[in-house]
Formats: sequence, C-alpha cells, structure tokens
Amino acid sequence: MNSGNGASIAEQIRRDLGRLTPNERRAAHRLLAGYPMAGLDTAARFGEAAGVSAPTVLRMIAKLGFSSYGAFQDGLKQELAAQRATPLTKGGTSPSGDPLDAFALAAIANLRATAENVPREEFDAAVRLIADPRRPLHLLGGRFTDAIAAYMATHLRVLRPHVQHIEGQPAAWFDRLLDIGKQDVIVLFDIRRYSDDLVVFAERAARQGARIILITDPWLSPISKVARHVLPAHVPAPSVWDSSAGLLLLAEALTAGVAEQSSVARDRLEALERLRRGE
Amino acid sequence: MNSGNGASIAEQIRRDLGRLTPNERRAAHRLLAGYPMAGLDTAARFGEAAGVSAPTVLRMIAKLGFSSYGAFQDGLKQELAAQRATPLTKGGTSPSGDPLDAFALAAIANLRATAENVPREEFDAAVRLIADPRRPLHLLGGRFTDAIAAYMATHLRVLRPHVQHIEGQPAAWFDRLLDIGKQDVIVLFDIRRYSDDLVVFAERAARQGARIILITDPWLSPISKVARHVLPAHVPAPSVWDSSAGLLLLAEALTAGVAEQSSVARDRLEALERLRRGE
DNA sequence: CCCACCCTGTAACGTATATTTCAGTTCGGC
DNA sequence: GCCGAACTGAAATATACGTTACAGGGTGGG
Repeated sequence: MNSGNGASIAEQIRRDLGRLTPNERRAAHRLLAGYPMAGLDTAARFGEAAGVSAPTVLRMIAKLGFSSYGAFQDGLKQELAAQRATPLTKGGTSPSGDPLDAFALAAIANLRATAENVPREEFDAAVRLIADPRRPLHLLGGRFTDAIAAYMATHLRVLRPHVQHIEGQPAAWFDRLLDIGKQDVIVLFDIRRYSDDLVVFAERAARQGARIILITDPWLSPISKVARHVLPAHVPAPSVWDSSAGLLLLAEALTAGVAEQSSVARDRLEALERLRRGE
Repeated sequence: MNSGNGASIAEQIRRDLGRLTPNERRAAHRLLAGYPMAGLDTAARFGEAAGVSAPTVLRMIAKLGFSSYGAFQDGLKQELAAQRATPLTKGGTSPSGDPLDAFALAAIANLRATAENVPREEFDAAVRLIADPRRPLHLLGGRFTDAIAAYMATHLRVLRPHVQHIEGQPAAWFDRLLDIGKQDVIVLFDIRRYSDDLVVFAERAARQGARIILITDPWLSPISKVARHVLPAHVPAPSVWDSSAGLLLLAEALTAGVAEQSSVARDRLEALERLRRGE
C-alpha cells in the first residue's frame, strides 16, 4: 500500500521522527544525511555507519510502515529512478509554454542520451557490415518507423549496390526470405508497440543465417534476441507518440560512417559527380 | 582509486562490449538502457528483464572486471552518489574524434537553431491549417525528404481523415492536381538541390488556390514564393548529405500540435483506444 | 533500593541470493 | 557433414543477508 505516490520517503521519515526511539533516530538521521544512497546498503552496513545494530535499523524501517527492508529499498529505488528520469526539461505543464521549444528540448535530450548510450563497438560493427558491398542489404521498419528505413535506404542506394527497402504488406515480406541467407544483412527499426510481423520476420531471417542490425528503443524490441547488433535510441516526447529523432540520428550517422569508410562508396560518389557534369 | 579517472561503468561496458558473448551483450544493453537502476536489482531479476539467466549476468559482470556482483553494485552506487553531488557538470561533450558524437552535436545544434528561428505565427498557423479536418491534406517531399513526408502522413492519418501522401513518379503527381482546389492544404518538404518537379507541382497547385505549407532549409526553396507558410529548418551535418533532424522535428512538433489542439483528433484517439481494447 | 518496562545488541535461524558445476545445444571451422 | 569449442541455462551449493528470539542493561517510578 506504499506504492509510488508523490510523498517522498524522506518527508515520511521527518514526520515520523517523533515516534522513533533514540537509536532508531540515529539511524534515521544517518539516512537523511546520506540520502538516499545510505539506504541502499545492507542493513548491517547501514547500521554500522549510523553506529547502531542491524535490528535497530529494521525496527525503524518497520515503524515507517514498510513490510520489509527490501520493500523499503524498492521504494528508494523508485524515487531515484523517477527523479533521474526528469533531469531538467520536464516541468510537466509549461516551463517555457512554447510547444515547439518543449518538443525541441525533448528531442535534444533524446539525441544526447542516444549518442551517450550507443556502444561504439556496436556502431562501428554496424557500419562495417552495412558498408560491405558484397553483402545484400535489406531495410525494414514498423508502422511508423518504416519511413526512417526508407530514408536510410534512399541514401545507401547511392553509396553501394544491392540495397533493398522491403515494402508492401507483411505477407509480401516473406517472399524476400527466399533469397535471404548468410550473406545478407538486414537493418530493422522497431520501437514500442513492437510489430509482431517484424519479430516473426526477423526470427525467420535469423534462422536462415542473415545478420540483423536492430535499431530500437531502450526497452529493446524482442528482435534483440536474434539481432547481431543492437543500437538503442531514446524516444520520449511531449506528444501522443514518441519522437523518432534518435532513430534518425542513428540512421544518418550510420550512413555518414559508410560514406566515409567505404572506398566503394567514395568511388561511386565521384562517379556520380562526373555524371552530373555530363561526362 | 575511484574518483580520479572519469571512467564510468557505462563507458567501461561500451569498451568491453566486444569481448562479451551474445547473451552477455543483451544483459549489458539492458543495463545501459536502464542505467543505472537496472543494475541495482538482484541478478536474477536483472537477468529476467534482459531475457537471460542469472549466471549469464554474473559472467558479464565478471568480464567487466568486478570480483563479485556486490562489488559491481557498490560501484554503481558510488557513481550515483558522485553524480548526485554535482547537479550538472556536463557543459558539453568535448570535441572528441568520435563520429557519432560529432553527428549528434551537429544535429542538436540544428534542432536548437530550428526551434529558435521558426516564426511562432507561422508554426501556429500551420498547425491550425493541418488540423482542419474539412480541408483535404496532401504531403510530398523531395528525393530524400519524401520519407519525412511519409512519416508525417502516417501519423496524421490517425488524427484526421483525408490525408494523402503523394507517391510514385513525378509524372503521376500531376494527376492529383485534378482534384486540388482552394480547400486543399499541401505540406511540402524541399531542401538543397531543390527538386524541379516539386517546384513545378507547387506552382500549379498554388495557382489552383491550394494552401501550401513549405518545410525547407534556411536558403529557402523557390517554392517559398508560392507557399502560404514557410518553416525553415537547419540542416548542416558532418557528412556527404545534410541532416533531416530539423525537418523531422518540425514534422513531429506539428503533428503533436494537431493532436493537442484538434478536438477531432482527440475524439479519434479515444475511439482508437476503445477499438484496441476490443469494443 | 528494588522492580518493571523499554531499549538495545548478540546470536541463532531461515531464506533469498550469489556463485559454481555441469550437461545440453549451438555455432563455426575443417 | 562431422567434430570441437564455446555458449547457455538448470540445478546444486555456498554464502550473505534479513529476520527473529532472547538476554543484558539502563532508566524511571514506587
């Protein structure tokens, strides 16, 4: 019955401080002083830091209304997570009032978090895989993210041959599986409200030996089970839907990486330039 | 030995990610996604959240150099405590050679500049126009930006009726002009290397009385001459191509504005939710 | 001065958790 | 296509922890 409502545990402690015995109070003060990290230690270490025994700590926790020390720690963690989730941007209603500003701030936070959390090895490995002109490349996304896949495909088609954006109805996707084997690389976009069809498609493709690069949200689409490389992007936005800015960032940065690293890509860009000048 | 180097555990994970086995990597990803709270759970729950077993989690932790799961959790707590001490030390990512960082910084600068430079009257007027359910809406983009138009169309189709993404070859676009009149609204995306076809299409549509909303780069596509509303987005990026992050920001922010302002959109979203629950 | 009560820590207990072992399975290489 | 190595999770084991019972000690009242 203590589930995460607004009242912080610290407030609760200050309120109930009068009911506590002297040594229990010492423990409570120690918790307030080192809030909330002190409470994440074991009861014994927590007690030692406060100069009391473990049972005293337990008794204090019990008096605060927690059914167990574990429940108390869970409460602390929940508080920490909630606090950490809103660093600065989310004032809830209107810190700046302007919706475009609010959206831009959210998108910026997403880009920053995405860039910070994407493992560089995964990113580099994905670039290498996508840059390999001998490996047929397929791109596909979910209902909303498929546009990002199409966007990426349009650019990659300039840089290398054998780039396919898988289109049409899900039932038609599976025809492609006929030609997909160990050499093929599949770039998939899948975020919350994960697409069942996409998951099935990915599983079959993986079983046939295809290498899957997955771009998803931090909760990880189930496709991550069969994906060779996973790149998570942050997506929260002040809107009915999530923002795909992080997905787009990854798509563009991967493309830029291919353009820079692949000699085939450079040659093609040069040739294209010559064609434009009419040679 | 802890505070001296800035090496966070997250960085350490990204560095050692290559040494990890596939399932260990899944666990590592889960940790990065829910950093750092995910690591404060028990090993079993952590593993379950990542879809792997507890021993796999333990093996990953061991490979990161921790002598035990407890030591790992202590490290996380220390990091949390240190982070909490300083409110927000990060002024900005240093000009490191990392390409993903570089791209993210450029994209962030674009979003910021876009949000600053878009006239609010234009933005609000565009939202009102797009939100009007009686006005047939058409979306179209250039070679690369058309994916953004498709993305926006997919979302808007949920919020209102009569949303058309104009597809196919340029020659086919003009068939649409037969049905376009004073009531119609056209959202166009066009950035550098402006599309001739798109310009011609816009001119004809304008002559027939259609209202054009143009999303372009700061140099303004020639379409701006016939557009009712112009929203410029910044696009430079360290790549062969420009970044469309600013375009996407406007597309998403416009969509969010429609979802919030239009009563029709709200009704539709509610109805949709009921349908999902199977009524 | 003694008694009764309340704190408080020690020590024993049971449980939940980390850790290890091991066998099944998969995957890559020859 | 077969073999070997590596990966993975189920089950067994060890350990650390929360929890509880209990006895010593301090304190105020009679």
